Amino acid sequence: MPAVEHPTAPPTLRQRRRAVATQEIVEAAERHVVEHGPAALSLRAVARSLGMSVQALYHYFPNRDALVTVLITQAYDDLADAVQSAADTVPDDPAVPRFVIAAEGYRSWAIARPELFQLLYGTPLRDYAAPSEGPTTRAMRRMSAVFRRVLFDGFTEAQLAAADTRTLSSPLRAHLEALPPDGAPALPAPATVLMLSGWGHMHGLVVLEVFGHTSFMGDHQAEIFHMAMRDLLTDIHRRIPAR
Amino acid sequence: MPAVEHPTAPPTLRQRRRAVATQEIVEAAERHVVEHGPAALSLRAVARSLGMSVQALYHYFPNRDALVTVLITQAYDDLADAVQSAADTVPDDPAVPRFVIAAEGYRSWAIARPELFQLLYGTPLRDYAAPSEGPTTRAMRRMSAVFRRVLFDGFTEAQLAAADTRTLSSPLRAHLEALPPDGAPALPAPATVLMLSGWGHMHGLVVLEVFGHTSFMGDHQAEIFHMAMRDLLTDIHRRIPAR
DNA sequence: AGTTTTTTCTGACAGTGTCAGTTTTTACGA
DNA sequence: TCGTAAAAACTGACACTGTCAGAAAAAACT
Repeated sequence: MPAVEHPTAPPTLRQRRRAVATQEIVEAAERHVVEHGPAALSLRAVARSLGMSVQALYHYFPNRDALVTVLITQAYDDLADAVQSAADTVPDDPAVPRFVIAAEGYRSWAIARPELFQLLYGTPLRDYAAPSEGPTTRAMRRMSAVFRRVLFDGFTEAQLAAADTRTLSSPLRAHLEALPPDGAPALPAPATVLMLSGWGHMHGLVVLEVFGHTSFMGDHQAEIFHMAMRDLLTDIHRRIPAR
Repeated sequence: MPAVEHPTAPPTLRQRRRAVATQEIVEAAERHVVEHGPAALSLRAVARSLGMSVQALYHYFPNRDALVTVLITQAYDDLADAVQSAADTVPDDPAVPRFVIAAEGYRSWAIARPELFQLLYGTPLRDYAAPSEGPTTRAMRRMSAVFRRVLFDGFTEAQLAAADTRTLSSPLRAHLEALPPDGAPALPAPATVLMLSGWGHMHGLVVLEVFGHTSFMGDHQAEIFHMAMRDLLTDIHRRIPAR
């Protein structure tokens, strides 16, 4: 029963050992997911690849779900990192908006690690229940903040508040303005709707591609995605009134 | 080894019995997926609920994948039916475009049967490889045809050919025009790109919702989806030159 | 009615997650 | 330094999964 003595106490030798062992397990599990897909993740296989018994794992994770949760959390953070660093990259072509770069960072991460992307956005694993308010929402907020920045950069809050999506119902507007702020001051309700829609657009194209539903497009998916994201940005900006 | 004697021969008693038995199995399996999710689909459980042994199933399906394939095919057809009938419905409000109705049919089907939707668009089952050219592509084409109709209704082919997405690379254009036609004459390349982008947009919003990634929106998802689809249609039409 | 085909059964193997109980290893305090 | 207590590893087992072989039962066709 590993109980944390005191949050601020320096880690003892045992705790450090435990930490590295835990990390080793997680890394082996991730390797396994990347090689064989999320559905084939097996505690026994992980243990085998580490040269230990299955039961040993149970001293680091209460059950398989806990291990999966760590994997999901790490992957989510990794994805958020990729998007963030893409958004902060100085673009080769200054004509390509930062949002498009960020979106391509999202896609590239997914293409490069399809199994991890499946772990994040595919069918929940058998009997796996994601923790509702966990570190995944933290990574989600981080990505959200990045996209918000590259999507609405250069617009004042007054402009965003006047963004012309169709009129929102007042309960929806109230619900949106009451959402917990992700760091910055709350986004105006119309802008939130535009952003969610854009998120769905980007995510949908990536999902279709990663899950193999657009294989008939051959190797032109990058080009189509690029165009779609440019158009997406244009269309969203068209809905925000000029100053 | 059930060999079909002659495709046009009337079904014998045995064949009919076999057909109903197969159907019963499929229905039980579908019930199981709906109740416990696609990942928990178990041949033994299906056999148990039918009061038969596991091995009996193996005389109707060579393995679990074959059964899953039938489920996927049926679900895909069912989804296509839902979209088609939605598109053919006379709308209550004539101001709502048919495309929006069809998209809402897509979403409604997914919301009502989340497990089947997961089966179609979630993580592929463990070691399950979808047949590349099968009945699923047929249903896909059907949906594609419906969306093409409601998306581009009222536009001439010349208009569609001149649709202003950014200039397509010539290999992409060639690839698109060489795609197998889905019944009607081939869609001009720019229109295909617009449609694929729109498909991703619609699908992405539904996927995010069904897989629980937009639960923070509460019960306002229908409204947001409706607005997003209207805007999507507007934006696509804006890219098609007026006659 | 007899024969053949189809269907169903029992038994088994290798794999999975997880629980209990036992043994070894390891770090810490007297 | 050594005993002690805690942590970490082990072995064994249970219920579950998909799938293969071979035997037994059932049903249909000649």
